[in-house]
Amino acid sequence: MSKPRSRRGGGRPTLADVARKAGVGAITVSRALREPGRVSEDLRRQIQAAVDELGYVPDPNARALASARAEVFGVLVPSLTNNVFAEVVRGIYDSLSDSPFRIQIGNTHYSGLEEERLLQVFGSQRPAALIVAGIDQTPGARRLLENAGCPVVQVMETGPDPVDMMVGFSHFDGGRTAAGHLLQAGYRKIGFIGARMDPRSQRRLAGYRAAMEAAGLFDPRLITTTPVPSSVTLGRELFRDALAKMPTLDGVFCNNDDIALGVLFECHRASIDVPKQIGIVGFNDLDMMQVSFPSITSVRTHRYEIGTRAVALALAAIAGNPPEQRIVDLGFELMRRESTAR
Amino acid sequence: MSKPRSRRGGGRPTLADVARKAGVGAITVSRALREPGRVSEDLRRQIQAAVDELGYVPDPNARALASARAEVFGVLVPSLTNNVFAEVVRGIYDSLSDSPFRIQIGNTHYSGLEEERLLQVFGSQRPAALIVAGIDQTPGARRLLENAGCPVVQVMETGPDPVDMMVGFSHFDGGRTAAGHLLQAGYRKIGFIGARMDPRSQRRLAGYRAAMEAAGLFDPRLITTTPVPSSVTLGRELFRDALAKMPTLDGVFCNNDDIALGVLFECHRASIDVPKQIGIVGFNDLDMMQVSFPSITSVRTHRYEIGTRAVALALAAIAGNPPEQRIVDLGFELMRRESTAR
DNA sequence: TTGTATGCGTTATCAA
DNA sequence: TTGATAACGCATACAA
Repeated sequence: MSKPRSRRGGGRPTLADVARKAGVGAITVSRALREPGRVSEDLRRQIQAAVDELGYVPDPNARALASARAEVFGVLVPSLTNNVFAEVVRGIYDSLSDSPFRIQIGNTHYSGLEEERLLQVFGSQRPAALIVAGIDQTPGARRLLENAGCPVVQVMETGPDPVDMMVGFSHFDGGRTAAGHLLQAGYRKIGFIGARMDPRSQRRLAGYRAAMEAAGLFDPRLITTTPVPSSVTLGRELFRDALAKMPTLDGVFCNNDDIALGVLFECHRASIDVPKQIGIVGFNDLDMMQVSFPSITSVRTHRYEIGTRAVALALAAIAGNPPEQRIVDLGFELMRRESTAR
Repeated sequence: MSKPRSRRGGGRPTLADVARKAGVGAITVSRALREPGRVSEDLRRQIQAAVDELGYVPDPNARALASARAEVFGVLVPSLTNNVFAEVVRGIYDSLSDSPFRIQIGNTHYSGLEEERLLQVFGSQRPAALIVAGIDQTPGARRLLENAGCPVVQVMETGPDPVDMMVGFSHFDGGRTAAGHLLQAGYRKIGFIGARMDPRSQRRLAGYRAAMEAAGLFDPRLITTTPVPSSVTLGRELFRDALAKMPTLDGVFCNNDDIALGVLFECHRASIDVPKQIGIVGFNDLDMMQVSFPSITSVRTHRYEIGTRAVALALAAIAGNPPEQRIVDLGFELMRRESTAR
């Protein structure tokens, strides 16, 4: 003759059930779970026992509705399979695994419009924080971020005008450093090979160009790019194009490591000696760069750490301690290897 | 002298606001948004106008609370950076991008306990569907899946006893096919090199072993494995170990393509001719397998499609049309290339 | 086809 | 330190 359960509901224990069993008010249970310090030792223990016995798990939806804030980190990246973003996301996950925060990822497919749409969707949940890749949001997306009412971290790049906070590095400097290294190693006809050409790639290209111009060696015919998504296969093809266009090429700065690997394989196939005839530099420094034969010089970026730092900044802001330094530049590191050692 | 807004709330327009503006009941607005067919043409237009004017966006939390079902797909994978799972996840995202469903990914780090914990967390949201990688759930995890009260799809593998539905292929057959191909190509001392050695790797190994035993060529010393996460670097090291242990090795079936690439690079470095001295077969067929020099034979798996099919199954079940065939075997395809063509 | 009353499980407010 | 009460924004059940 137990009192009839409410007609809806999945029969899962609720806060009220726990409260009844522990002989306290519902709100006290709620507090015991969220701010244990504000509940007396005794009650806390009774409540914990009741929670364990009933197997109570808070309903995040009810919690979000009542508190007008969901314990969710919204994360927007342009690609799920690009290792670069996957590493950032992994850093975010690892940093949040012991927190109550859930993570919601959105795939923008490198589209500003899609980013805007997802921001709209994410915003409707009143997330605890928003982490977005890049600094080139559309005006609409930027407005949504500014009005999100939560900490916002732009990642992957640094720039002059953060919505709120930023963690990344200068892609322009990265590109300039890569080209500068090839120059220093004695290469002269240094090409730029790039796929996808998103804003970050464009800035790396700009850095390359700056270095080449400073050396008085810039030539637009040295540049070979395509908006097509990057792949090892594409790297090979673009390199062939570049060589056809400019047979005297003696070095290439590749937009990323996939392209660089494609170039290396084509050199093998065409019996082009690396680094004697052609020097190769990649970008990001994936694991395989150090193992390939010859090993490939690359610009190491700190993707995983970008994720962890972004979370740290957001968490601090949520806790009411917004960081002094709103822009965190994690830099990069040139890894010199056999592919440019002639 | 507008009536005082409720004391909480973020000031965002609600269903009631839209209803007032459109001059209808709140429930009618709710219906117009979810089941437009059940609302008269006229009202629908008025309501749409009010929605647009107010910029109303439904609150998913309130919706979930009221309907006891969140429009969320829970997805559990063992790794975020492993391209194999990233592709599956991408397929899931693309299939759900035009639906109201959100996606929540959990990273189990190849841990059954972590999987169980995440299932607990995910379950508390009453998700619309659950997609989990693998078929080796712990008893606890399995119970949680069975009691989730929503469609469940196990992906990556097929097996005899689905919790609900399955999409994948036989890793045992994949391993046997790979080894069989090397055998057929005339290789005899065929090694198995594997890292991570999760349940799927184990089954590929079992398939390899079956093929070798059938040929009367099995020798435990041919096997070189490690629980360490896979990488190209590791592939190189394991291959060296394998060679040291068994100098007469003339072929290797690699657990995955990263390992295979590491093996290839080591062959280059040690001037071992591929495919003459050593035949190489990888697994998954990443893009780079077809570009490398020599190109590498690999077992192509349909990761992206696994994701899309899993969503299709779940969506059908949600719509009340559970599929006849609860187990979908997408198979695999052996891609013969230069690395085994002697 | 449309509306009314009520409940979903939790937290904010305010009082004790 | 604890509790009663009233939201939070929406959907279900049922009636009209």
